[in-house]
Amino acid sequence: MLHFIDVILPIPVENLFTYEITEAESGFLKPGMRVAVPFGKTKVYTAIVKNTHHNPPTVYEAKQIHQILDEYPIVTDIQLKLWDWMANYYLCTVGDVMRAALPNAFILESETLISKNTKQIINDSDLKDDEFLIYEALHHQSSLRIQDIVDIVDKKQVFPIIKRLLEKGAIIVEEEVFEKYKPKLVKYVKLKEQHTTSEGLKILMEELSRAPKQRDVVMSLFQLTAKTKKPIKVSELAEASGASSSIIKSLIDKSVLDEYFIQTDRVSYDGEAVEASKSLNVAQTEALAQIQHSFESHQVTLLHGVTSSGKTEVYVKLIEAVLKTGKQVLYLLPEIALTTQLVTRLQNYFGDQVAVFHSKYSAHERVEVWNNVLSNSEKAQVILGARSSVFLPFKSLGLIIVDEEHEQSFKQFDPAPRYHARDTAVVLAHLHGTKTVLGSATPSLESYFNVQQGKYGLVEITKRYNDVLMPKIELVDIKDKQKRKLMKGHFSDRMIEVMTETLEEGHQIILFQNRRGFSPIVECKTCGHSPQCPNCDVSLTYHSYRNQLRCHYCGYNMAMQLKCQACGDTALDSKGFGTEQIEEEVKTLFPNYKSGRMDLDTTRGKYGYEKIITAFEQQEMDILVGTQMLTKGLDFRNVALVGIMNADNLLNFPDFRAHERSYQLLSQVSGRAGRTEKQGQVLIQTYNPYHNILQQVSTNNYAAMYKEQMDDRYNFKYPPVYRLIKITLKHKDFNRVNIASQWLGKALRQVFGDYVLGPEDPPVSRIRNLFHKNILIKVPQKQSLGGTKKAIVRINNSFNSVKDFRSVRLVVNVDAY
DNA sequence: AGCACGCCGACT
DNA sequence: GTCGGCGTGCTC
Repeated sequence: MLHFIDVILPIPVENLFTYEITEAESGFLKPGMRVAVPFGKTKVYTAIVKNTHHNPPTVYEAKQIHQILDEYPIVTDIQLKLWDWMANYYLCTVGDVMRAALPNAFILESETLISKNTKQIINDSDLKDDEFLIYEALHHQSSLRIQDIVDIVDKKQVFPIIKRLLEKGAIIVEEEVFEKYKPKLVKYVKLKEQHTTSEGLKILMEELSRAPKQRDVVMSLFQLTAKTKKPIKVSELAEASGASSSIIKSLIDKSVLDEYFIQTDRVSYDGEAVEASKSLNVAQTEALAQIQHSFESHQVTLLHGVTSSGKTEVYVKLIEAVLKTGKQVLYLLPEIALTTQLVTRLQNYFGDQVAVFHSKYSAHERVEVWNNVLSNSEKAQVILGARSSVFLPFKSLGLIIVDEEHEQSFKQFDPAPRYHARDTAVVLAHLHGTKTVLGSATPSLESYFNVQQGKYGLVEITKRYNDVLMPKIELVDIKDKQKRKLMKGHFSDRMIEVMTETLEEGHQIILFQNRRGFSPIVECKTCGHSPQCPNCDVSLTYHSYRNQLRCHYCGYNMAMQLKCQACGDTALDSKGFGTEQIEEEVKTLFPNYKSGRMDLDTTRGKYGYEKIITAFEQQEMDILVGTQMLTKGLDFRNVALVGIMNADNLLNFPDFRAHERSYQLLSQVSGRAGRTEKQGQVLIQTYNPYHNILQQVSTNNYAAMYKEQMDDRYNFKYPPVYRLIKITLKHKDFNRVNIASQWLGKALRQVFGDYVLGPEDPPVSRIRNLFHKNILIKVPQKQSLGGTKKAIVRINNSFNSVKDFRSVRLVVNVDAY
């Protein structure tokens, strides 16, 4: 009997691929194991086994696999099911999901290596210039990678050259597969066996009597071993004895010491749980009981607790209960909220049972977390992670918590799979037969809607922890202030007044400036020209910290211009105001206080973000100016005032969720004020103080906001009442996207009628030299999602069979909000 | 996604 | 006339 496997390849192709295996391999291979397989003419890929079977393919001959890479499955059955769900729901291939799910180090790819053919002697004169260059390089280096060759000959197309060299017999080409993950080994030392007895040690000491430093090292090691009874790291010994590593090395060379290696984790927290979980107040206890009660009837429960109501403590109690049953907990957070603040807090409760997982981890660190989760290790009982941690190989999940569930950063936009981690988490919990808790002070409309529909349970906490009062929110009409000439730059007299008071009381201030749509743009005062990005349809924005003009979409940058590019005039004006400008103004208004700034520019680098937060926490700064980043679950004790510089650019953003988002953002920023005894204060500067959203924010009236917004969503057929699927077309030729999008719009309208919107130009219609067009499809709740997707797939297929359209990139984004 | 194959313009 | 550019199609 013949044996075959179907495998998933990490590439965006629709089908599974079938390979032939031997009987022995068939007995060994299980779904979820990795195999290396030849693919196409040259490449070797890492694939995941989906299933084994005995049905030979009919229209082609299956290739044999190259190699088995695992001894046991590294992907669980539940994960394979989740991958299928994601591919199906978000309209992408399982390969796309695999790419996103597996740590990069698990996906080995073959690399083409070129080396000299020593069996044949080549006359240099037989070679052309670039051929000779490569051949020459091989005299110095035994093998070259494709990239090396590209660098050597400085050409894009190097395959023809390689082919010619191969034909002349000058080189050999081979595919090499590298294991990318290497366990980290730490060097340990111990005394040689014969020196461990007291007699042996005595002899050794005499031998070393003329090398006092070495003797000290041996003494230190002896003491350490006696004291800890644990293996001793070289680094520990060096520190304890004060000796350099070269002294230790010479002892190893003399065979006095033995060195050996132990595999260690790169990511481990070796602290103990130092704190017992706090006892809950009445409101929290009540909430906890309600959540547990809600679990009996609902898969998902929404915890709606006002800012600073102590939701985390409630989660901690839930986690404790699950850990007692021996199951794992997944705690999802927006990337940016994964600061040391919360991590430390949880580690204090759960010690080394907490594992953290996020995008700043290196490939190796991710593999380690993956393995720990897979083996249900003690170190991975509570997984604290961002979006991508829904992909971890949980063995027995007992609870998923999605904190700040309204955060849009849970949705991945690019590349595929364009998944929403909150919604994926709900499915994941379901596959594990367990529950999900969604938490937020400002729930998303869709989650609250699910509550209203009876799908989710609801638990509310309406009081802040320790009975701290909700901040006092005041709206400042800057239109009126401008009329009466009471504005200093972007600051109203009222804002300055309250800031002065706050600073004099010794409290800190947060100033919030939304960057979106309000970046500083350079404009010529004479002709009105402003520098544009050559690749995208946007103006460049000014960044004073490097005196540069930059594009936010493609990263293009150029030095700040001294003269207008169009008319040559030197009267250039930087318009708009970003955080930089606000900070400048703060410095002139309050020269005696220290200010800081937190935005994309200042938080670059691995610890940039932490540094600023710590500095502010330790009150090295009095005033912090920042963007959205400030809203994400940060807890600053001493902040008594939050100032919002301009609420209007939020409200006027052209998106159907602009109002909902404004409410969430403003409420969240406001929540940073007065988290201890003193009631905090919030000043919102606006041209529109009577705007409903601002009124609702200032009275903390979520219910009113929900009702009003939902009315709009019903009327205009938007989510959560209707589902939304966005199709983006991209191409470098403007006319072609135009025609293609017209065609696609028409084809879709034949099936979905008026539920198709567009094609429309997005706000930025050219990005990285590609023209964009959008088409939106609204899917009524009662319409089957499966059928809708099938229709879309079918239409996309016929789209792709039109020759002229094939080169147009289609991006399908399900729940594109 | 790669990568080979195949068709067209810019140069020896 | 060839070299190197990019569009097209296939991968078990």
